[in-house]
This record gives sequence, C-alpha cells and structure tokens, in this order.
Amino acid sequence: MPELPEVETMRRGIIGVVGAMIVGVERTRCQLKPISITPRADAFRRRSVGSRISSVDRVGKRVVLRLDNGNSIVFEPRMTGLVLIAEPPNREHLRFRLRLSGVKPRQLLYWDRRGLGSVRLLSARQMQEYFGPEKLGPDALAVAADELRSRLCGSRRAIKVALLDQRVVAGIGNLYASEMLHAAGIYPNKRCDRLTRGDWQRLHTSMNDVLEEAIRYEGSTLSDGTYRNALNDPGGYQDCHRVYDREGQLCPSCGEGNVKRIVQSQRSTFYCPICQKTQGR
DNA sequence: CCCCAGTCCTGCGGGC
DNA sequence: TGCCCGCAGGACTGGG
Repeated sequence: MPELPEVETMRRGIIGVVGAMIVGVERTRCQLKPISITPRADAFRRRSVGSRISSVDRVGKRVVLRLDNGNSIVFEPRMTGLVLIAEPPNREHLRFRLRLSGVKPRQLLYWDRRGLGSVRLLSARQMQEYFGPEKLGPDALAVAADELRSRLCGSRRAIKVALLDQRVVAGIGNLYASEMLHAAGIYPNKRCDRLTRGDWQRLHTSMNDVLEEAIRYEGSTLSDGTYRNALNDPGGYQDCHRVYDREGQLCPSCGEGNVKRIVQSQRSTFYCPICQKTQGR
C-alpha cells in the first residue's frame, strides 16, 4: 500500500538518521518466511558497517539511504513494509535492523507483515541500473504538465492503468490513482489518447494537490491498520478519501453519484459516475 | 507497443 | 462457532 505520500512520510520521519554511522546490520529472527535481503549478511556488513549515512531520499515508492562509501541501502515496502525508528507494531514481523551511532535514533528498523518488500544494499552502478530512466519515470511530484501529457498522449491504455506504470511516472499506486482521477473529473477507463488538453491540465493539478495533501496528512492508514509513520503512528488521509474503498457511498464532491467499483488490470478502481463522465472514452 | 495471468506473501472477513 | 477460501495489490515475469 505505501505509495508516494506514505513513503515520503517515512523518509521525513527518519531524516534524523542523517550523519549516523552504521555500527551493525541484523536480520531479525522471525518464524515467517524470510524477506529478500541482498546481498548476504557478510557482504552487507562489509559494505555498510563503518560508513555514514549522508542522506535519506525517496525514489518513487522506495526509501534510499545514501552512504558516504558510495553504496546505498534501499527499502522497498511494497504492500505492508514500514521503515521505523520507534518500536514496531509487533516483534513477529520485524525483518531487519540497522544499529546506528552518533545520532539520536539508535536504530533503523524494517518491518513487513506480508513480506513482499525487500532491503537491498546497492553500489552506485547498481543504483543506476535499478532506477534508470527505462525503469522509473519522473517523480509524480516533479513531472511537468507537458511532460505528463507527452509521455502518454499517444497511448491507447486506460489512463488509470497508465498512471500505475512506474516507467511513466514514479510514485502513484492504486489508491491515489483513483483519488486524483476523481479530483480531475476524468473517467478512469478513458483512453490516454482521448484525453483533452484540459484533462491533462486538470490531471496534473490534481496529481500535485492530492499527493501534497496526503503528505500533509501523513498518508493513508486503511482499515487493516497496517500503514504507520516512522514513529508507528497512523496517517490521517484515509478520512479525506472521496472514492477509494467507498463503493456504494454517496460521492462527497457532488452529493449525487454513488461511488462505483470496477476492475482494471486485476485491480479495483473507484470513481463517481457523475463527477467522472464516460463521455469521450 | 500493450495486455493478461501468474507469482510472491500474510491476515482478514465473508460465507456457509 | 469454526473453518475455508478469496481477496488485498506493488513489482516483476513469461507468453501472446
């Protein structure tokens, strides 16, 4: 579930680790199937212990610690991963720990209930490979309106499906795709090549507005309660959702339509049939 | 180019 | 009441 706003909230929550020296790397004991942590423990330690964290960045939906030895540690939370400096929600899903010195937080934790996420230590060259322009488009908060349009206006894909493609734009996931299309008044199944100039303009504006507001609220904690910030506190944006997971409810924008759910490339999409007309599909 | 189905994984909630 | 199954979807892969 963590998308751009949640991952950005994680990043901000752990900014206090900048300047820390890594003094220990531990894969925590866990009864569950182990998550992907690469490279193996000995190489991970050799290439990180004794180094300092020079910055904490977000790349799409990943949290990246840049080390002063040129390597980076990349946390990829996927569905249920959390990057924490406070106590985790529980012990049994705690997967990984960095022990730190020289800063207030003494440790950085990776917790993951479903374990689909990963922790990787990558060289500068590997970073370029993993996050090169063929793998990852411009960040959803940095892309210009013209570029968004030019990247997609020739595509026959549905706009909602295209927004989930990280090669087009990085950071948008299933939840915020529905929300920003609703805010822009665009039918999610509308083909990219049928969007008007006005559609692209409104989509760009809504993309920024929705993501910025969600960051202000520190992300969305859905009913399963999984998502937490770095201090293990829930986000608040779920109360602002207008369509996501609100099937059958009255649309809060127009007060007329009932939120509909459809499936696009095996994912749920929510929209308001009044605010998001199918015309021009 | 794009689509689709399958894979990973755990916990939950619906249905019987 | 208890158990089973389906579902949640981010990133990736292989086949069409």
